[in-house]
Amino acid sequence: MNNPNVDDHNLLLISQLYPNVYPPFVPQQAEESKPAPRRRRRKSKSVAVVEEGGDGSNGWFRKRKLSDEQVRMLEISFGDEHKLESERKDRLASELGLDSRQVAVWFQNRRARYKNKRLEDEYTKLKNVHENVVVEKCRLDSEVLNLKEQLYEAEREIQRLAQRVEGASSNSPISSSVSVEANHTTPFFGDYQIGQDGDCYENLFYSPDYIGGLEWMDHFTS
DNA sequence: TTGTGTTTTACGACCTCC
DNA sequence: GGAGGTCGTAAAACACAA
Repeated sequence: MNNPNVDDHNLLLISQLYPNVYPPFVPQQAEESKPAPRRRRRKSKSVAVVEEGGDGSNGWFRKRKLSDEQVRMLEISFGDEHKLESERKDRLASELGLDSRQVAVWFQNRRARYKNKRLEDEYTKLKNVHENVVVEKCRLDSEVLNLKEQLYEAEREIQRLAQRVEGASSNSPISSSVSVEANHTTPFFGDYQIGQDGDCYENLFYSPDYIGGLEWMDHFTS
């Protein structure tokens, strides 16, 4: 449970009363001066439990959390500067009643957390940008589809009109000139290829319907 | 209470810089 | 070569659901 650790207070007190309480653990590391396996670490405890009420002389010191106040001070210091020069490290250590090694380790871990947080934020930002791009792509895709549809309708309308013109001209004395012109002018849409979607020119000017005279013009503008 | 996931403290290996 | 950095990980401490 979240018992505002009596234990922690004891340990803090101990650590302040015995500022060099950590060095005794160093010999354990000295043991490892024998050729160590590369990149693999020991499983032994570097710190162990201190018996409550004990003087720490025969007990192991367990790993303990730093007090809120210690963490607060360290955070302030980290806020000023993420790197830790030895002078500042020693000053902080003595101010907080910690071993300078602890201060160094705390800063190492704090930098790692900071880096992770930054990466996480960056990831979130990029993810949002990506999502927006995907949405915009969908919108553009549907716009393209819509425009294609309109284009197709326009083609069909042109075809219908052309067929009517053809029908009218075949029954009129001026028909030949109109149809010849219709057959030789460039496509209405310039570069656009009429019939590219499967339509063809074969029936372009064929119309079963007949609209007499220039009535088709009214039809076109209505 | 216990199992499990997360956070915090600590360290070894390795790298870089002066 | 030593100091101090990163990286990866162990293990204690903690939070919380079942």
